[in-house]
Amino acid sequence: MFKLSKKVEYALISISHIKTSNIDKPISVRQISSKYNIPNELLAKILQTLSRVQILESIKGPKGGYKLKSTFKDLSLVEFIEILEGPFGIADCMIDTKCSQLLNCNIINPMDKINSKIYKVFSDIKLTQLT
Amino acid sequence: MFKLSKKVEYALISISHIKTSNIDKPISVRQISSKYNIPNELLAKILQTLSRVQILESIKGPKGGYKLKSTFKDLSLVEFIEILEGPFGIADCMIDTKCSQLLNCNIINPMDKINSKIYKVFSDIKLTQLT
DNA sequence: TTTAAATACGATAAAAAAACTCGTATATAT
DNA sequence: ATATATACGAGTTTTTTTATCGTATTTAAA
Repeated sequence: MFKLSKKVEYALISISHIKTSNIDKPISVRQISSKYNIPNELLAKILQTLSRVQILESIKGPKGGYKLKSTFKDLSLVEFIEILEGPFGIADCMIDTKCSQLLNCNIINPMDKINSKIYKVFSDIKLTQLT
Repeated sequence: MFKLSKKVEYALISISHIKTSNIDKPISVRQISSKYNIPNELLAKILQTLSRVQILESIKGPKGGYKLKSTFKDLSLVEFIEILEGPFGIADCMIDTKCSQLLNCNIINPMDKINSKIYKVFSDIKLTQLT
């Protein structure tokens, strides 16, 4: 409960790694997956997602791999999380209003406040600080 | 990802409900489970846990149920969560140091800072504020 | 121009965690 | 006695998360 997913962890590790590497050479999935002990195919899909949303640039073929795009600098952690995991919320009712408690819920107001606080923590953190 | 568990939700709903009820009459599991549409057996186990740690007082037999004990007033949300879910941490390595990244991890420092911030949010919130 | 190394991506499988159920025991008010 | 409660370990089902597979495409370099 209340864990960051491996997707997010692996993505942060990758961005951090690429950031501290030679800016001219693309970094392949295998370089990262073997260094950090991450399943290769899984990491591949994660970096494909980041490429699709323009956080990474992909270079195909031998000597190919990924480079960081400057857009990553503008991102907050919550935006990054939502790219990988979808809408953020500490309870389902914060996201899609479906709830078996319905009108009877006696904790929705405090839950909403907690949600806002956690959301703020994650939106105040920028990706550049983490990597 | 990053959801509060149903256990915690159901527990908060229950405490809130008992708090706003007649202080003299014990509230049974069934009263709560039927009002808030919570599986009865599941809620029973949760309230048993809260009783074991002295947050609730249990009264057995017909007309029995649970009453709130004054100890609940001292609890922070993070303490409450840890009673129900075990040690808090946004990644496994914040809890038990087992990690397949081992010495190579390049994000442990920022992760640790995020963990502290989230932890602080939850420890600054008191149970009495939520219910 | 063939080959090998890379990304792209949908589909599926396996593992883990969360949510829920069941059976049996014990206590107690009526 | 009986019915209504809590107590609790074990087990099951469902959902979510994590990981794998198969096939296609791109492209640098031999």
